[in-house]
Amino acid sequence: MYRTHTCGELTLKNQGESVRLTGWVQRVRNLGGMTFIDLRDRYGITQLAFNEEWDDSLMNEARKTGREFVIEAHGKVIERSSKNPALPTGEIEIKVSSFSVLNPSQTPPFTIEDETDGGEELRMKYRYLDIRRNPVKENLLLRSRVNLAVRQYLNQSGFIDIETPYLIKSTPEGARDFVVPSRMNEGQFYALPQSPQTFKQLLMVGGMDKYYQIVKCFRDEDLRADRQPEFTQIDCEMAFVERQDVMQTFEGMVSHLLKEFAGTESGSFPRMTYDEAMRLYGNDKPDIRFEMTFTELNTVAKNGRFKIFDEAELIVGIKAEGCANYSRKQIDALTDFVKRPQIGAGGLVWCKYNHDGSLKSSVDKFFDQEALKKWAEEFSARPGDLMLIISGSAQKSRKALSELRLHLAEELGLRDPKVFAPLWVVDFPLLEWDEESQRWHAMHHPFTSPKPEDLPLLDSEPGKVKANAYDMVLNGNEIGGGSIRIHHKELQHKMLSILGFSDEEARTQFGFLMDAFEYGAPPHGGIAFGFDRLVALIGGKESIRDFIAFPKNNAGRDLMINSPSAIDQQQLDELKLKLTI
RNA sequence: GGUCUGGUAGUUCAGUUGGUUAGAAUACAUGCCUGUCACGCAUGGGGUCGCGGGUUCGAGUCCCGUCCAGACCGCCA
Repeated sequence: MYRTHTCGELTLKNQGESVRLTGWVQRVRNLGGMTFIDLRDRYGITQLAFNEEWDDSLMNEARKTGREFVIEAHGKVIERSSKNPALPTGEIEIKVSSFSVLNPSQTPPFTIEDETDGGEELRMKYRYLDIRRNPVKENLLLRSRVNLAVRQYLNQSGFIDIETPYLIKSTPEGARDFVVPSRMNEGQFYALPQSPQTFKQLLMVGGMDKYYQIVKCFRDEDLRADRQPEFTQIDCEMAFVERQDVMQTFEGMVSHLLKEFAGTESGSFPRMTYDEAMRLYGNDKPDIRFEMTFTELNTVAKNGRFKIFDEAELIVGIKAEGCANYSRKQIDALTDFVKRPQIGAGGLVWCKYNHDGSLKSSVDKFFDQEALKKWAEEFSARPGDLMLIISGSAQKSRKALSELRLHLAEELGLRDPKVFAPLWVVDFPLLEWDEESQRWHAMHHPFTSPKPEDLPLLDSEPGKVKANAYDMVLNGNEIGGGSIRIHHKELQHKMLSILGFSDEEARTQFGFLMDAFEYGAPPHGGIAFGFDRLVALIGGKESIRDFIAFPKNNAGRDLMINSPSAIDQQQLDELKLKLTI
């Protein structure tokens, strides 16, 4: 036994006890006649005290230790003569009688402190040092606790954890697959799963009527701050359920997590249709921590004089309450924001409702007070409010305004990471038309069932068919999504054919699933949550990287182990692979 | 595939209009200091200004290319 206690647990109650501690040297304070060492492990910090009157040579040894040395110290717990109320262990210290260096350390490339001086790249390269820091350590602890709570909740609800394979088959639908060459099957490849979707459906056919798995998924697409090529899902599926049942179960789970880890009583989650979300927020994952919903002005803002509005498919705006005092400079900044190529709005029309009741807009040339008054009525604006309006094609205008809404809310401090506003978005379109490939795409995935009442439309107007699907949205992030699945062979086949699969392709790629549907497949549905993102949100952050022990950078590289990397010729030969670069 | 930002001491950064020996903080080393806890004080070492090319009497600074990192758009059923 190296240690009798951790560095976070000793208090005055332990006074007089002889203890053995291990940990890393956080800092050495050499005061001349005495020396203190802050000894750190994952539980906390305990001060080691050395005094020349107690043992001169031991003190001089202690001074030679540097940052991040791993040491073991033996001594007696004593009350401090000057206490530190900032530390849980601040009332005591260890009067060291012997200690040894278990392993010295180089000076770390960045400081191992809460507010480190290390940049992102350096922290990733030395991730094992970064993990010693409290903020990262706390995130990983939170992740572990949330993981456990999810398992306990689902276990209590009768779900069982079943592992599905990681080496599966590549399919063209959806994201790009990571592929793995098979040595024993020359010229053939496995794919890593983008999700265990078909396997969990087959588990339903297998009678395992409540399944879950906290599982790695893989997608070979470009990264973002909140997107990693390998990520973790809470993947769930239930048999003999309707939409309502799945939503209830998992609303319960997320409520439980928000209560347990964020102290938030969420009540029953609001539900919004996709159409509503798009109309009111321009976004299928609205942040409803604040209002600022869209107002459409088509009926009041087309007057035959202002060409841009007259020709627009949609004129839509938001009202920033109490922002009529925005300066020209501030409004220009908002205009620049929406005109950035990433957002692509042509411009921004503004209208201030002044405190004296007058209205001042950027389009005064075309609209008189009376007309602007009508706008204000549409917005339900009051004196002091600022109206911001975008026009153009419906889709682009909504998207641009949605970005502006979030940007403005950020600026106004309306996006408090400690406030949690979950909701369901339902009734997504089943299909969306892809201009590029000139075919229908499954908005969710090809196994999502249409809403039963829309089935007749499937042949005549596929674009109008709604999916029996649901997304859970938290603070402007999609944290989970699922659907009731297709469980009849005929419907599945039809769906694949609408998506452009030939009979042959459908059979080769999804024959196993459709075969299974012929052997008594129960009605079923499920949901999958992005675990990394969920934990990050609960932890109050947007970026998921600090909630993953060893994340990849924005080029998909692991800077610590420096992967991916080339493989040697022998490996290539075994796999019968020939590089063309 | 595209847009933008950045790369200067171990680290985080400053560096004016192109002009003498490239600075600060922190870290590190040495010395002093008996109650510190971001201890304090003094002294010191530490630079291929990402890399390559160009313009110029002269480039950390301007131009071109390239590499690396970050953010975003496309992409992510």
